[in-house]
Amino acid sequence: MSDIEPWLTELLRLNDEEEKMTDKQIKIVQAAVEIFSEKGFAGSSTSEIAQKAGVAEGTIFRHYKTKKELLLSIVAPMMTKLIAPFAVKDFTKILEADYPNVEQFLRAITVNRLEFARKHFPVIKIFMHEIPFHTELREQFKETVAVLVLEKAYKAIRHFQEKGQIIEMPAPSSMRLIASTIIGLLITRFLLAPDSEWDEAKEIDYTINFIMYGLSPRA
Amino acid sequence: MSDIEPWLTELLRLNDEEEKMTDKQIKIVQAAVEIFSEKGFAGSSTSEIAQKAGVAEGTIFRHYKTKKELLLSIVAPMMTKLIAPFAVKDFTKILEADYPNVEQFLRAITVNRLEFARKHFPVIKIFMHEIPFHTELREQFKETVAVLVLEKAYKAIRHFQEKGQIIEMPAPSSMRLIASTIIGLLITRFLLAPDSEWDEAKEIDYTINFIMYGLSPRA
Amino acid sequence: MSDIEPWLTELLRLNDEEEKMTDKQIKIVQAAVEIFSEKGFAGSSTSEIAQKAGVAEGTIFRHYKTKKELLLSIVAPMMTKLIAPFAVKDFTKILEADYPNVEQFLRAITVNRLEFARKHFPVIKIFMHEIPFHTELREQFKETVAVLVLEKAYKAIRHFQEKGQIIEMPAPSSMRLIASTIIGLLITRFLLAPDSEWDEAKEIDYTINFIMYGLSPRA
Amino acid sequence: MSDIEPWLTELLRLNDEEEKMTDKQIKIVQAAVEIFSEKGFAGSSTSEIAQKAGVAEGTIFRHYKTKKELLLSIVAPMMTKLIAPFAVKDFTKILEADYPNVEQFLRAITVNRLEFARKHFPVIKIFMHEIPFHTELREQFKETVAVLVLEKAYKAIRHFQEKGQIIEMPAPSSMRLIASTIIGLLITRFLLAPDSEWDEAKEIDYTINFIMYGLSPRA
DNA sequence: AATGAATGAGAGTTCATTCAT
DNA sequence: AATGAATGAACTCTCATTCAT
Repeated sequence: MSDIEPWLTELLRLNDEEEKMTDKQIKIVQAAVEIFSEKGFAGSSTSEIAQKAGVAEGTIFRHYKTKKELLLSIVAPMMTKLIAPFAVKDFTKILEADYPNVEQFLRAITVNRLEFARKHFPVIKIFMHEIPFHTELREQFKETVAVLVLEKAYKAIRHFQEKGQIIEMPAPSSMRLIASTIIGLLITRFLLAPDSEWDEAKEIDYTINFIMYGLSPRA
Repeated sequence: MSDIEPWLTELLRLNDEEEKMTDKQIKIVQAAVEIFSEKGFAGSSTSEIAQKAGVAEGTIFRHYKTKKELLLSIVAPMMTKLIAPFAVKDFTKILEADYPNVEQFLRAITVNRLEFARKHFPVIKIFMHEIPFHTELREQFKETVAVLVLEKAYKAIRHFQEKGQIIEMPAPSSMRLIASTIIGLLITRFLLAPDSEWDEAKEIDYTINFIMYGLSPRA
Repeated sequence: MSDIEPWLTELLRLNDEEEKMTDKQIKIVQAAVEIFSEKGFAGSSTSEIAQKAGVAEGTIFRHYKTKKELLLSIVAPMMTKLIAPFAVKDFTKILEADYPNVEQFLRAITVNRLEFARKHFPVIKIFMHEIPFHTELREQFKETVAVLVLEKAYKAIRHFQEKGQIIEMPAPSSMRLIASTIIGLLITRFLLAPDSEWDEAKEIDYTINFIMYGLSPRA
Repeated sequence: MSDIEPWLTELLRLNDEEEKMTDKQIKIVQAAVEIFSEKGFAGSSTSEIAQKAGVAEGTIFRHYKTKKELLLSIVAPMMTKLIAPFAVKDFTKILEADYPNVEQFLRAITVNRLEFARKHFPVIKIFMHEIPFHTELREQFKETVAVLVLEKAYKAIRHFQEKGQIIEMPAPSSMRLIASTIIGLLITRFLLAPDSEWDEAKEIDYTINFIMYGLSPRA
């Protein structure tokens, strides 16, 4: 694994379309992210957002027809970025070429998503809170993640199973175990203990090793 | 590990104090759980709750001074039950007597909390959604869980480390890995794939084995 | 003027019919007086009264059909007592017999109403605040005061005018000046400066002298 | 005393700052004054005010955060105007220059406050009814009236006592007698007998003479 | 593009009153 | 006589949204 993942970082630039936005619009989005993530969507008021953004109440509705549209404009692009690492065409080739073993692959994903979470934490928080309450979000998520990520992830898992690097087990179960562990790492880092001292390199090592041994083909 | 954990199941009966409640009050609580878990606290209206409960809106406020008090009356007792398995005095003794090895201990906890989640799923969902937005909830949670559960859990981890059954590693890190994996199981079962076919025994086995191998002392 | 006004004190006993009242009813009335006088009728709630009285909410309505009826049951009897000094039949005879001069008459009235106000201050306060908002109260007041008190008062004024003790002036105007001055004394004593030091005898003297000189036939 | 009191009338123009107000806001205030004075603050509903003002109920709360703020916005400025005649710096100079004798001074004050009451009667009524129930109002009133008016009034009283025009007596007592008589005049005119025939000039004469003789140095 | 006054539906909450116990 | 759970209308206040400027 190289230090920088060119194909990853490139993808992250997608949808960073805060161009074309007026000054005020950017401020609205920033304020909305802050307030939504602090109080939840339903618990936030557009007037509070307007105030924090320093714009008139009406201005919000000039750019977004409804409050919900504002939410979606924030959360939807994040989803695209979330799955970016998997949105590459020749996934198997990349596996073969760049990741001779599981560990390197897992480490790449982990480090990369850790950075992603660090950068987009508030939006991810909003997303996770709102997804149960908004059908569109859920649908969109299913379409992208289920179809794209899961498919690629299963492919990777089977790839490494075939190479005998990890134990034979239904891909969904392996996926669940790996994802739980990595997401648990992210949640611990950013939600539960955001301020505590934390030797990140060591915790990543623990995590990767845990998965590696947990999935190692039994003797 | 016996099939039934007497000291566990017993504790679970605690706080089931829905006695003294009027008929209507019970209906209010039931309706509130349903609606809160469906739309979130801020997204639910007391009038909707009243309607679903079949009572006048004023009746809600006869029993709960505010909407928030209603929320807390639902969520707070659940927290007590959540940590019940750890709220036992002679925890180490129980470890020694009932759980000669980690696997049995993990399996007991997993099965037990799986049942708990099955039973209290809607309230747990409410709890998880609201905890970021309500300081009181967060405080109460920290007081009970952090103090009680973590302490006991760390004790158990060190206990099994000393017996050489699991790898040496800071207890919080071990805890994170174990908890992530088990909670991942619960979330997959009840949130992500509630309707899908699911061979529970097998998934539990995968999960326990994953943890066991993941934490096994390296050769 | 004798120290005690027998015909006055006797009348004051009228309507002290707190007999027949149950224990709880008395407590209700006491609580109502306190709360009404503190927050006004419209600003007080029956539940607060019930609480302060130590009875159930329903109990109030067992004794008084409505909140307003409770108010009237408190205020109406006070009105009767208020005008008691004038509710005597042979008023002129009493004037002739007991009060050879204005000063004695004024002093008797002043001292007597001062005592009355001291005793019934909270109820008087309620009465004064509510009279503009309740037609019945106003009607009842007009009937008793206008018809009874004014008539008697004018008679007394004319009586002393004929005796040359006070200046010729339309009785209503004289009445206004006298009443203003005495009521001003009461308000100052009980409303504006209830806690301040106050040489009552001296203030009464000032007041009576002010009226006497103010109404003295001009040289 | 000249017919017009330039320094008085000028001051009365203060605070007539109904500029900057929207059309609707003015209507709200007008409706509020009417309804508050008719039913009292606690007895009035914002919906009724909105209806009478011909605006949506929400509009009230766009301009006034709470119902109480609406009340204060009506009553507070009136207090300033109420004490305007005394809010002049060189009060003693004015006394010397413009009022060679008490009578002229009293007449000026009386006539002026009579006009004030005529103009602001509904607001004064609201004020008098609400002052016992709102601490802020009471505090503000004490600060302005007690400090400003009383100080000036006592100064005037002592001024005329020194000139031998009125009897020696503690200033507060004199003040009480004068104020009672004048306020009695206002109340009679506007509250008790608003519709009756009333020879105002004559009643003012009676009143002034009553005070003059009542306070004349005894022979 | 931006404003902010205005809206009216609906929010949470209070309240006088009723009624079964 | 007394209770207190229940009611539903009314209350104050909030909110997303509209629209004239």
